[in-house]
Amino acid sequence: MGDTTTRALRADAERSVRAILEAAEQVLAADPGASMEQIAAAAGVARTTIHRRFANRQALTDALASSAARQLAQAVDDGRPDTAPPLVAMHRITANVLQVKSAWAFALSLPAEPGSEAAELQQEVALRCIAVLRRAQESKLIDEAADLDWVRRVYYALIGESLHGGADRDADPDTLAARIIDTLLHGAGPRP
Amino acid sequence: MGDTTTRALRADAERSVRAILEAAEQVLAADPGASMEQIAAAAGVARTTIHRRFANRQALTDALASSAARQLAQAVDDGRPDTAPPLVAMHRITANVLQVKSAWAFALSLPAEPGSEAAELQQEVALRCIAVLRRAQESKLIDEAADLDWVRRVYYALIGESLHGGADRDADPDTLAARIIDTLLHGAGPRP
DNA sequence: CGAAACTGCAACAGTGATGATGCAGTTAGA
DNA sequence: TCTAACTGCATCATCACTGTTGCAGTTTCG
Repeated sequence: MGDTTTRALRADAERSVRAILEAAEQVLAADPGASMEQIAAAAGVARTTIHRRFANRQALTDALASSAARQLAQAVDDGRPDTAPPLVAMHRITANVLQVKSAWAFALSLPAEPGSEAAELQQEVALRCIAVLRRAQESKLIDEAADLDWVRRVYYALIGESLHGGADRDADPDTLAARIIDTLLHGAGPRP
Repeated sequence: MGDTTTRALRADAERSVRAILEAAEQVLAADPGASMEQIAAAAGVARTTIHRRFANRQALTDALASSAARQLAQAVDDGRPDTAPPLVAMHRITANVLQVKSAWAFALSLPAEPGSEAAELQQEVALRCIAVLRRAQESKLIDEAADLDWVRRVYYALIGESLHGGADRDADPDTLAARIIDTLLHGAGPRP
């Protein structure tokens, strides 16, 4: 992981860290300026315990971003981006990412510090994403003249919008994923 | 405006208020947790002057949100959403909105307080937006089975994504608008 | 079992933001 | 021109958050 200089934590300490990270996600999503006190309360932990594990607020949010980025990268990998048929991969990846992003919306909205683990993972995810899109392009699913970087950004935006959801807040990830892929490939125009 | 109980400000006071709002946009966009002091410095004004005009940080951000929402509504109106041909209206509105949104990105990202002027304006804008989309639908530009609310959300997302722009940060609004409309209507799939 | 790690609690000092006020000097506008 | 409005500056009290430390009690793990 990020820090190889500190030795392994005891089992209960590990549990505390996870509880803190999950509480931070919840609390900071509702109020990005919330105090450590509020986070500690939500985690069922004393404020001093947080400070023992994370020197700064910065250190906490960094860890939060890394943790979430790792889960996101895992979600993409689980979709077999290199081997599954492009359409299948896109669907699976989208559904997986939707779940991770809805659980770690705040952490993934954090601006990745240049050079951080989170930044590297985000970069890796972006590359895998473009790779899938290229395979889709080669399969004639995407126009050969399309700018894949723009397509990727649109894809990200569609995922983000799906999570702001009004009526479909609690909809099935597969249903949402299907709509995202359909919109990405065909837009809103009339069907042939 | 929002407050009809206070009498009109003197010309220089009005100027100060505008400077403060513009500075707040700039500073808070870079750091949402910035202090009043920083905003005052950016506005070329003493911190006490801000407190004389805006009791709270809340009051300041409310005014900021209202001001920006008014400009956004104006940008939509300027596109003649009810009279111009749908495709022309969409293009003009998009280009106008892109400019307003890039200048007031933070203010427009503020969660609108229920019942506030900003909330009402955002609602009005959304309705006008859907009205234009319906006209486009009647002109066969949008599939008759399309969910216009989803289309509107996608449209918003595309605008937002265009402003995060990497390479096209300084691109011509008309160029960006054209790409947005094209993507909205046709997606990334192969062209006939 | 027993040492080391971990935690809660209480207390502490330091920091910085907030909001208010009085006063003196400047500016707008009738 | 003359008054009322406006502003900068200095000052003040208050308050919340931060980060640290010591200690006593609990839990993990070899």
